[in-house]
Amino acid sequence: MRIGMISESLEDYLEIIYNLIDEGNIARVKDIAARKNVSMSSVTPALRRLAKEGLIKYTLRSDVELTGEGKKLAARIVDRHEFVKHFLVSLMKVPEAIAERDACIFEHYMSPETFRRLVVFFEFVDTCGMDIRDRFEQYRRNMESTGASDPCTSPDCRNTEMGSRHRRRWGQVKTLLMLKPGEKGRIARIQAPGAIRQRLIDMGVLPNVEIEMKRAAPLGDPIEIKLRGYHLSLRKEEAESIIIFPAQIEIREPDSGSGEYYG
Amino acid sequence: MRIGMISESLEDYLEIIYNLIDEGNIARVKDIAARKNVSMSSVTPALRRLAKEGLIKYTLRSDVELTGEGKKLAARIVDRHEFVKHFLVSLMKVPEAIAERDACIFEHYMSPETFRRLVVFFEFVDTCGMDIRDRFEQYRRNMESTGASDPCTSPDCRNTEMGSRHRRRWGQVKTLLMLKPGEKGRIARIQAPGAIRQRLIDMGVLPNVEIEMKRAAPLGDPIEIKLRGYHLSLRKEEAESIIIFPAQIEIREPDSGSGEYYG
DNA sequence: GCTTTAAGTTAGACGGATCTAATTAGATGC
DNA sequence: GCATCTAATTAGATCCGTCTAACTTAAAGC
Ligand SMILES: [Mn+2]
Ligand SMILES: [Mn+2]
Ligand SMILES: [Mn+2]
Ligand SMILES: [Mn+2]
Repeated sequence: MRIGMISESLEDYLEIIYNLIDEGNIARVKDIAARKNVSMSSVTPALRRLAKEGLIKYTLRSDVELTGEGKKLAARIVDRHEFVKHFLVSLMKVPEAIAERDACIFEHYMSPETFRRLVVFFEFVDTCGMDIRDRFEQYRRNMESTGASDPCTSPDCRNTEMGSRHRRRWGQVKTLLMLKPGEKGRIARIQAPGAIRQRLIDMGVLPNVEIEMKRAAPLGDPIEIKLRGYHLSLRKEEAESIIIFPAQIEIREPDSGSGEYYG
Repeated sequence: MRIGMISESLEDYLEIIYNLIDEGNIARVKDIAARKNVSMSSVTPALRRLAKEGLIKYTLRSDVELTGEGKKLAARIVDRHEFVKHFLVSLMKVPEAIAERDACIFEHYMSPETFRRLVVFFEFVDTCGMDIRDRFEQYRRNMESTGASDPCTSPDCRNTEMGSRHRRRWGQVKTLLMLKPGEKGRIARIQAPGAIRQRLIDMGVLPNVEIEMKRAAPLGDPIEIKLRGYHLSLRKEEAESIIIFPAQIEIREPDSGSGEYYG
């Protein structure tokens, strides 16, 4: 349990009581039980614990009231719940039901520092004038339709073998266009749809292949690269759609070399 | 506990075992206990539970090994831990130690959907060519130095009274510049430093004040607004730095009207 | 090979959070 | 005013995760 605080479970009870009252109902054991999906006989001891912490006023068989302290804590939890949910739904486009679940857990554990920064970031996104929401949505859709099936790039990739190169590295991501002449990288994904994507694949631009930036023409177009020993010329948009794995972190040799890997 | 999965505590044991082995050590009870900050006698039953789940190979008094299943689950947790931490540190600028703590909790609870989207968003930030990292950092710094003390805007504001207008609403945030002629809003913060900030404050542009956009000149500058009954003319940059509370959500009347509020 | 010591386990306890089954208190009906 | 019904509580159990204290094992010293 979080030191100096009440447990996640108790916080949820408090949140439910707050919401019930806020909605104009009275907070009865039965309704609390229903919302938390527990039996009534679990609610009674929970109320006792909350009362012991001075967060509610509880007398046997009468409806529950929040104390000043209780209101404050409950409001704080609800506040976080609503923010996180809104963040996930409106910006990250997480499905509502899932965002609801995630929010109702993060609300208990997120540090004030992280919370504050997410709030500021959220505000930044809307006020910086860069249209981040729409641009991201476009990127995401594109990614879902093109890159979702790439092995080891999907977040649910599990072919992580210990000591091998199979764990992902989370350094800053780059596009091929960002590499300096002479700089090398390993391809993570191609973030481009349809014809461009196909053309690149035909030229051998595939995940896990090593690629080297040779030079860019004065205006940044075309770009000369080296790949599997060949030299190729790419247009700027093409280079921009090739995502490179972050390479800052040293990769250790796998105990038993197994050919294909990434990292 | 998360349905069909092991508890947070067990996942942490698994993660610790993984890390110990990954670092070239052997996973001994003593070291596991030290990392998890529990007594050795707490580790033994935990190992038994992990063994029962088929995640480790455990024989009394000999060092612990991960099974294939165990490695996969552990790597998944470590993967998430590292991503979340990196996200918080490198983008949100959460202090390392705090990000570490947050990450080591979210790793257990974040839904795959949320995780996947955060990963994509992280990639988007670096590859969209909009320089989001630097711009956000500038915004954040600015906010910390100017707006951090605004009551009720700071995430740790607790003067949330139930049934009153004191809970924050998390709709999309706007700047004054984004309001259409005739549209009203309530000021949340001034996101501007130094002289500009002072000038606005002197004119009565303060948090919680209602403000109305009257009209903008053809090129967006100057802008005419109404505030406390006065008409004022602002420059574009000034209007851009005035953050307006989201107003989409209906606010209910407080039971006992108390003058100052926001929402 | 005996002794010492460190590592690991077991025994026994506790608090939190849940359950089912049994009981009690109040409100409702008539 | 008593019978009935529903809401709430209590009793008693279980599992998890932790603790301290006592014990056992095995390695290290000599
Ligand atoms: Mn919750
Ligand atoms: Mn919640
Ligand atoms: Mn953890
Ligand atoms: Mn962790």
